[in-house]
Amino acid sequence: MSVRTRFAPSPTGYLHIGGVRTALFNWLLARQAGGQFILRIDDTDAQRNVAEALQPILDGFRWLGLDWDEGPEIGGPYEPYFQSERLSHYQAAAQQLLDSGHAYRDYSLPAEFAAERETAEKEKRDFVYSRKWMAETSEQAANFAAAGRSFVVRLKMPREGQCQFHDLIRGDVAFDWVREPDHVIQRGDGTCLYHLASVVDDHEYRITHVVRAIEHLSNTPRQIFIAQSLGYELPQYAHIPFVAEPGSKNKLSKRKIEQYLNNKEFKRLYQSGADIAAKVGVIPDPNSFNPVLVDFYRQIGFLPDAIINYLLLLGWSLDDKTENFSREEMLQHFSLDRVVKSEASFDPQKLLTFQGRYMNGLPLKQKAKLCLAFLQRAGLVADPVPCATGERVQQIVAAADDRIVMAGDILQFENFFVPDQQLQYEDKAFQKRLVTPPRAGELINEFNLVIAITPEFTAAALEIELKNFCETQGIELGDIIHALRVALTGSAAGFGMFDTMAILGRASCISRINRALDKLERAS
RNA sequence: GGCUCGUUGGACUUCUGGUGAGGUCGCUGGUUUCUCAAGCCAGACAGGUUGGGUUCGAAUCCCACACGAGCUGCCA
Repeated sequence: MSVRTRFAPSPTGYLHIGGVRTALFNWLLARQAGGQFILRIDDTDAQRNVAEALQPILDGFRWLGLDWDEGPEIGGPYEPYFQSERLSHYQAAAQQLLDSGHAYRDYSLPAEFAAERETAEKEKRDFVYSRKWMAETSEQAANFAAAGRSFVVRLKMPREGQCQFHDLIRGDVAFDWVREPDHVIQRGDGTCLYHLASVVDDHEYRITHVVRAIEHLSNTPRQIFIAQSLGYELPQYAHIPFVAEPGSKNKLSKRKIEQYLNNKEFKRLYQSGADIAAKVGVIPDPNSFNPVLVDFYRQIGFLPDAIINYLLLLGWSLDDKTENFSREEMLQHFSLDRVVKSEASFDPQKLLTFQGRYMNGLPLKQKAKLCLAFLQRAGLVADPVPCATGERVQQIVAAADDRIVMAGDILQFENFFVPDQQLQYEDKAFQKRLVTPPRAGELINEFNLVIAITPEFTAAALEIELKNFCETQGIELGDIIHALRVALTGSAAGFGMFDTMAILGRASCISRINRALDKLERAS
């Protein structure tokens, strides 16, 4: 039998990084066995517009390259794949459980049921429901109904023995049945709840491996009870640890972003994203612009492969040293028995490291193409791209080298794309490199005369020119080069000066130096 | 409170009971360079600062304790 796995997102509009890792493990397991990976939409509780809230999730999966064989937009042999459209299946299952005596109609009022539970809690004993309002015969039901009560369907859970099962990651686990309450599987209005729906769907979709986060481990006994009562064959279970917050073992949560921003590395990641967003002119949506969510990374120019590789290693390893895995290698080596049992903290810095590795492993053309998209979004490059501009972007990307970690980082070099007269100078840099040094203005002015007539305007030729210039002036390279950098780029930091000059070209260099000299004059 | 799971340097991890526990990220220092990155070299930092047991020998196996997390819904 082929391996069939699933991931079941709720249509919330956002794809959580922890969810992606769970999906990844499912995807790998199916793909490496030549099986199927299924996307099921858990929208039993959804009031909102599902289509709208689902789109970002599907987009996220596509962007990450986690393709699904059955599910939304592509259908499949066991349609539909939306739980909201499968109510009749669940109701039939609930009826079957009722008929076989594995479930009962419960006519208690929510307050009555809660009161029993609270009493038990107060007396510090396990809560075992009295089943006082249980109706097993139609007369009992009629009596309760006559009293104006309505019912929900509850599981009639065993009260003896243990639920034992084997988990592919945790090994053998056991729960006492008596501590499993009589869970509700169907509401008064006839709609059904998650546990019933999930079990029915997993069966009807022929799911062979249920791989999901550890928080579902304690839900497993009730699901096993449902499955066995319905005569289903059990899938294999594998409960993977959740992804924890940076620097803690708490579950990573999208809502705690404010708190995470106190973490230095998380903040750094967020800030680099925010800077890019600002330059692209996007006001970040606080709901989705969040490093806990995949969309954040898409917006600022991460590579899907980097994210996937990072997430793979969050809870799984091949050996003591291998870190970089292509998709093929992942598929070849992944196995559930090397998934760790303890939770792993999300480390923004390490994710950034993977991103840098992947970005700089890219051929120049591809890297430049990714960067170009950001320049266009920032309105710095026209669409269609003029040929010369494309060249220039490539030159800049090459010169910037690994200073570009995510594609949006190209915007740190935006000054190469603004007209000379609109170049912005960083005040501090201007002060330190042009105003304060006594000869700065004089030197760049002199050098400006040199570059006006230098025959060859290439990085190599300019290096010789400038070094000669320093010699005749009796100065060190450092005495002029910083002033030059600020004059030409407005910034104190950047890539090599000779590349910078060559990329800007003679005319720009001259006019930018003149502009800096004007500003310098006005400043004094 | 109960149940379940977990516990190695700041983080991710490796370690059929057997030399000073290995790798990656980060950190510190040095070095290179026109700045910033990157690079190179070196360094600090670990087995729950718990108690007991098994053993010639324990991070590894067992028990206890401590700590952490998840679950304990007419949420998923």
